[in-house]
Amino acid sequence: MKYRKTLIYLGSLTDMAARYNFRETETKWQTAWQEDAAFAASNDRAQPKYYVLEMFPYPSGRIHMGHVRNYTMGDVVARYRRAQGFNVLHPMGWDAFGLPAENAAIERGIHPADWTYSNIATMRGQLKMLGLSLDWGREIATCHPGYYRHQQRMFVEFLNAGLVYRKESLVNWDPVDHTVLANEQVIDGRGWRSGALVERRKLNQWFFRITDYAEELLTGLDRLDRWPQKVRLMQENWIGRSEGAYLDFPVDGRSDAVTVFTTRPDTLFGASFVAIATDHPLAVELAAKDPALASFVAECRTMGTTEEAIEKAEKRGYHTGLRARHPFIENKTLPVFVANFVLMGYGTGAIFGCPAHDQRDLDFARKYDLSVMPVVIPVGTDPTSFHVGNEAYTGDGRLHNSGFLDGLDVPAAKRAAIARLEGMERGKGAVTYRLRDWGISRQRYWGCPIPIIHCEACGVVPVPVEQLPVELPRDVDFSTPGNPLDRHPTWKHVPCPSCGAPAERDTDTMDTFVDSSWYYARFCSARSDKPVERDAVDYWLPVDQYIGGVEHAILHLLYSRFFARAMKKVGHLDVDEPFAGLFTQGMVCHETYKDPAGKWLFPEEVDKRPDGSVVTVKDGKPVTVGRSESMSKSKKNVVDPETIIKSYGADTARWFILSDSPPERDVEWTDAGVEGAFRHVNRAYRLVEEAVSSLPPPEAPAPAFGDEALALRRTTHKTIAGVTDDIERFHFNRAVARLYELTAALSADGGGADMAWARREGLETLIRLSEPMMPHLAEELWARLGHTTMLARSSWPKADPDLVRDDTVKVAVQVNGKLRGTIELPRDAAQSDAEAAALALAPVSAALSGKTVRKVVVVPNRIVNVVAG
RNA sequence: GCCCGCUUGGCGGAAUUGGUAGACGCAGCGGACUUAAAAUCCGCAACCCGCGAGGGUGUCCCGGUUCGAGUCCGGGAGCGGGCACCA
Repeated sequence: MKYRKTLIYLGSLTDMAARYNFRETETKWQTAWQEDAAFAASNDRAQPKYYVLEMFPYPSGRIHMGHVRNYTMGDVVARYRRAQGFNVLHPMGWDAFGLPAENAAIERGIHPADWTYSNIATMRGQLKMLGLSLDWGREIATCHPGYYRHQQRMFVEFLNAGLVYRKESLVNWDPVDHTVLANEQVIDGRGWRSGALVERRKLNQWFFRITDYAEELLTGLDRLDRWPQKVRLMQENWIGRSEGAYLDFPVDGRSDAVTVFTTRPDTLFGASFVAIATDHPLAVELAAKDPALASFVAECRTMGTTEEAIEKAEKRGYHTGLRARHPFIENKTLPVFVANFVLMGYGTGAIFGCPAHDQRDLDFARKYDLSVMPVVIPVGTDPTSFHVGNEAYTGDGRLHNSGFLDGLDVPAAKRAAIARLEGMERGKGAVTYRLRDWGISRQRYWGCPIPIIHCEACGVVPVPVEQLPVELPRDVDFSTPGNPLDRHPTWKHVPCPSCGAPAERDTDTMDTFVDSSWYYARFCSARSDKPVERDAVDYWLPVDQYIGGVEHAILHLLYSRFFARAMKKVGHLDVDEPFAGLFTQGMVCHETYKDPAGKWLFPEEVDKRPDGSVVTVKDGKPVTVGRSESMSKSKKNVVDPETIIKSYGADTARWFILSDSPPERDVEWTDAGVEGAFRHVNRAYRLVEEAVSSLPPPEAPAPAFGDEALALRRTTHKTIAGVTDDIERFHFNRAVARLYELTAALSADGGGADMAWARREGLETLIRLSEPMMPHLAEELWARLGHTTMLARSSWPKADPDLVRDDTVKVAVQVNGKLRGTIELPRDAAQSDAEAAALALAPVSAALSGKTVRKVVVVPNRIVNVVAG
């Protein structure tokens, strides 16, 4: 119903021959590009390269508008750089492993591989309809053994290089589905599918030592000057560096000490307790002998892990009865608590509490009636009158009641405290990070098998490289919950590569983030029998422009940055930063619709009547229009790209998605906007069709130009300069606006030979500059203007500086900052001339009547401001 | 709670980075073409007062710097994003 108007319009044409037939034309040029291999990256390493990459899609079934936006922007960059003479690499692939394929298998009985490859076929076809200038010869799918075998090889190489290790760690275990859940799959403490209460279970898991690179990943951010500041900040916060110290609290009656981490060693004299996490080794040991502590620990564990639960959770502790000795104060001991707010995963899982200067410690101290002694006094405050109520003081100040630290400011006190601790061998300055090592084991089928064999005699044995890939077995059974690889009758049983005795494969697969952490490198030599060819990656990497959604600002981009360094360590490449430039695009949004029963409706299920009312197409019931939100299947506010392409053509879809909204911001998809873009496509076509017979041939010598022709040429060359600059700066919406203006300027007809020449120049420029956005129409019109070389292989125009700068300028004239008129002056006119011309303006003298001119500010070619009073 | 971003006509957004606010598009209005409609083309259009010439106001709010502020500074409001018992 939605595209009724257009379809009828197209169907009822009598002058079809003169009308732009986008269907035929788009197919024609897509075929021509393919036959010409116009977008295959060259192997000529002497040429300057440009690597444009968009985040590759997950093959979920069909492409959505987010893909259209992402890949259109990448294509604009690719086509623009190609026209500038760069050897462009612009590849496409599929992030093809992942849970949805297994869910399809469970729900619909389709094998994950079949489901995935069929989706890839559909989506590849859809992407091809968009006319993207991709080098399809380098297509990869991460679920293909030809890809993941290299990933397995690198896993082994990383293992040998000490970048991979195995340890027991806690996971979210769904006892009904017999599976491990990601944190996002735990909703209110229950499994998202089964609804069962999730247990914390210890499993042996593989980890990548990303924390080895914490400092480098942090400092490296400073050099990523073509990344959005926002993303760099998010990564910085995620890595979460903090400087402080480790220090030991010997425990009375025990031989070992509790080691704590603190960022505030300066506040040690204000310490009033020591607290350890519920899963701290000491707590575990004590709980084994103390049932009350054991039940306290158990109680803490049942507490939700949601943000809200944490927010509301009260600080609770269990007094162990142990006393820890203060490092600086002779004979002073502190009570040792097991506390619910201390995390085993950060620092050492133990803290000392200084209630006066830490809010959590203060809350805890108030509850358990511990002493609160301020030791940092704000400058200018009398120490005797400074008290801490219910708000801890975390600001700067002078140390007080702190022995050898007294009188120092906070930074100096930190240094002094650490120096003393180190001197006593009771502690040591240290840096910790929030970043944890990357656990990659997943108890799933549809992922890259971890190439490890567990042998009773030899232990953990990597699969020898010549035996890779460890392929996924095809005959798997999804009828019972859990990991099909683990249940498979034969797959995991193999002889140990080192002793030959019966052994078992690791039945875990890798986190799918591993797959996407190096695909950019694989594209450089996509068919190599090694993970990468060194000369190829040395030439192509880093990616010059990476484009994708901001939702990957942290994990994917951080993991990729780590992976590049890991690959460098084992000799596969020589860059640290895989993505030199990053652009994060906004989302595609659409209004939402609900019927009277409150059920979501697809846009094509609603009809907008001329009177402004909105009703259901089916039975005319009133529809509630909701605010525009990111397109999502659950709210049905989606528009299918294929429908749009079939109704309006790919060029219209591409043009529309680039116009109006700046690329980094969300764009609102509207039918009216699409129709506006469609109008433009047809107008451009008509413009050229109507003009072509009156134009001089291509490359005709330039005649002498009259004023009118010169003015048109100025517009043309200003557009070249403007659009070039806009594309460079990712201001595609402004580039589109400028092309609209040029189109309007070219609409006037008449004039002599000079106008005809200028019009050809203008039309060719319009076509040339529009090609990145609407390549099919541009190729078509280029050919109609008599060119025999493909536009895709022709170069970007250069603006003539003499035509970009005007001879005369319009200068605004203000009196006391208020606009009173404008004057036309020769460019770079003398200041005195500008001043005289300004003062001669009638509105200026009117505004000046009864006032004395105090001074005249002249900004050449811009403004004259007469200051009077 | 901490960190970051944004706020401009009816709507999406421009504004050469301190120099004529509102380019361009959408929606709207008026006109041309048409028997009529669609399509197309031309024009109008921030708001208020005024028949008009014109005048006044205006970029979330308050204040400041400046000859001049959407743009810089200080304070505040609203919306959005990231992180979060991180010691």
